[in-house]
Amino acid sequence: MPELPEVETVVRNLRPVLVGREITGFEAAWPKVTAPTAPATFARQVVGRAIKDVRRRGKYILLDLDRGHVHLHLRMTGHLFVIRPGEAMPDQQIRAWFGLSGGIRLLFRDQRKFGRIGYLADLAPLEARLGPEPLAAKFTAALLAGMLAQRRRQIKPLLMDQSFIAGLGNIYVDEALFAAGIHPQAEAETIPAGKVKALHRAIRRLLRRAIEHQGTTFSNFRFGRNESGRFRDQLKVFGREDQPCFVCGTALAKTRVAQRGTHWCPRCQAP
DNA sequence: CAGAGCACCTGTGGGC
DNA sequence: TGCCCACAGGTGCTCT
Repeated sequence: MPELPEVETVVRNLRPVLVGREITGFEAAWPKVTAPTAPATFARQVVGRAIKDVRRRGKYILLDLDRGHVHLHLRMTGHLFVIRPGEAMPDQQIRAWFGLSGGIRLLFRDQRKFGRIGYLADLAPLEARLGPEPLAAKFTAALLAGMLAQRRRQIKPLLMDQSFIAGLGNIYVDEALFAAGIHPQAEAETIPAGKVKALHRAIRRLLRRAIEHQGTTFSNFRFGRNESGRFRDQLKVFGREDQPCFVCGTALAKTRVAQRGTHWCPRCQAP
């Protein structure tokens, strides 16, 4: 479900509410939510700690504590939101919750149970598995061109690989490849320089605009008090199979690339 | 290194 | 109507 813009939206929503609070408790209704660590072990690591900052790295939500860090990953259907003192647990699917000072609770709802919560004293092992932030100043067109050189992988699965670039997922990769006129199965190193430049521009523009629109809600992305993102109206190919391409009018295609549903224009993104 | 297949889970929608 | 299958915005593992 959530890619970089959706995770960023969640973080911006939670930061003002969480920063400065102390973690007073942790409960897991679904024990694997903290896998491979047992919930009781995780609770011992974080209870009593203060939240100094809330931020995003790739698709991870990080709570920087006065000692160590909590990392949360929403995977496909995770939601993270706060309820006020005395407010009842909303429904089923609450896999875990944190008690916080002031009587508020931070709830983790997750239909498919893929989401994970963990603790790291040091973030180095997480950093080691993540590529650059696509919105960072350091992520230049020249850097991307260098990263693509000598890579013979298909461009779509390469862009979705979090150790290559952190934060892109199925929606924004399909949208970026369309914007740049690149076939999703193009071999990375063969993409002409002009299109690499267009891809770089498209990735950054799409992510920025999606964040402004508070992400894309398809079926179940929600943040805050059950709010949905508005970027869905801006999508050019994702979820538009069989409909006319906005640029050339050709019927958009949906195929499988690396086991993922892939939306593209057979004409604008001809092989 | 690259790619396929499958595992992890639950729910929904389409086709028959 | 009801059943079954495919599919879902993610990731990690094994195997070739």
